[in-house]
Amino acid sequence: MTTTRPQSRLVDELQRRTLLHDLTEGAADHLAEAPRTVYIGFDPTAASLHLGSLLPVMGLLHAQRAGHTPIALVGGGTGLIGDPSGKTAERQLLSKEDVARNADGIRAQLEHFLDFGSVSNAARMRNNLDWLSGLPLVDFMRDTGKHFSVNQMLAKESVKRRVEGDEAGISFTEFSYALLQSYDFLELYRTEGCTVQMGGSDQWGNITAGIDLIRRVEGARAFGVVFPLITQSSGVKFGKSEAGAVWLDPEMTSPFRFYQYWINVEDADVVRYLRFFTLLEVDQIADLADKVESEPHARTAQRALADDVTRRLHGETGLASAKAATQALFGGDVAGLGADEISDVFADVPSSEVTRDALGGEGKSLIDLMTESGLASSKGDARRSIDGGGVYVNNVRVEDAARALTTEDTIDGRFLLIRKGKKQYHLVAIRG
RNA sequence: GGUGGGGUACCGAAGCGGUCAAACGGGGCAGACUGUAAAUCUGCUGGCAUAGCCUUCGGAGGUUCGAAUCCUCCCCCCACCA
Repeated sequence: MTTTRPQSRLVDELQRRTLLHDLTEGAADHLAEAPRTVYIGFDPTAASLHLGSLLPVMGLLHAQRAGHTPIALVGGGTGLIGDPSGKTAERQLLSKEDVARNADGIRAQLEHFLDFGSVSNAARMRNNLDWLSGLPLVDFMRDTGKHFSVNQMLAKESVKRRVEGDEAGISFTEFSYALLQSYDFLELYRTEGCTVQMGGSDQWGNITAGIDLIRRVEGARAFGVVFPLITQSSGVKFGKSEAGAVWLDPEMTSPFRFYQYWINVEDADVVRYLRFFTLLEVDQIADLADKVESEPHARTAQRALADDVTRRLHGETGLASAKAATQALFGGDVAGLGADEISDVFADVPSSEVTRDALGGEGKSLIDLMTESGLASSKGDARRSIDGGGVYVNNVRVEDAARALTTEDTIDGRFLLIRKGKKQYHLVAIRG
């Protein structure tokens, strides 16, 4: 890691990148004085992190680059409870097996961003199930619960909304969440010397609760740093594509779709995202911002963003395959590609199979093919899409809704490429 | 427990005996324009066959030639009162 002016970098860097929403008193000095240990919690609600967690991950990355020791805390224990923050309804509880499996998946993904290796400030991973599951209830009530005021907890926004609002109310389980997260901070303070917790701005209440607990129990100072909430200028929730949430796991969101998500970021957001999600220097980002103005059609900023983020997560290989598919789909002429190239390029694109026999004789109707492949939700839907001029076979628009496809229509007898709209591709492989 | 108001398609919200597969808005999908952007405009948005049928308006019955619309019972929400 950088050694010249190590620690003071973190807060400055976050500020330069407009990643700093708020910090507790003294946090900046504390981080500037010496290498510290900082942590962020991740909820193992799914087997993969999604884009909503990317900002905190970048936060840990910045911390590590500034010379601090990052700890990723997987909420194996708290995941069994559910954080009421930002939720309007009671959570579905996960099984212990699910949580354990999800924690493993998350660890693997974090390794793309953080150095868990031999550096002196190597990242660490902890799972709060390790200390929460064996925690004696009575001890917890005496040593931890004693320090919490129900009056204050009720005053918290996330709780208040559930208690007073028209919504679903809140169970004791979720109400207690803040205690457990505070206890995590205390535990990491004791065992890892961790003095700083970071998180999304929605975590502010939980973080300050932990700071209070450490002060009361240990008489020590701890600090908090929170990131802004990411918004999308169109108002849509960040991290959602047409196909739903964008995941970090390549099995759940292919490198191609991941790359495409970033390429499609609108102009109004792209500069901010460059600051948030890449390590490009601020002046480089300023250059890209100029390009958004001067030559918007080139999409230079979007490309830089997509390249950088995809490379970090999926490596050069993943990036290369995503770009190859992109080039073929949006740049080149798909019909001109050979079957071998197609199977390569479209490895990432949704696909299905059909037997050669089915394409014999009269062939198979495009409508059936579309419903079977999921491009259309029903035959009527498929028919309407075709009538509306939104369906293409091998990149040629289909005019006739009754169109049947035969072996004549295949590329080298091996593939059919169906496209709906501009971006939804489906590859049909011919079997037999 | 009492009184009043509600439950309509993905969401919000009209409709209150036939012209209702159900207005309108949002969302979604597609087309045009572009830059794989935004904005704008246009079309589509229950299923299957194509101007015909089937399944939908909290649930179950009933009245009627005919019900989302009327009646009965039940379930669930909300407001006020106890």
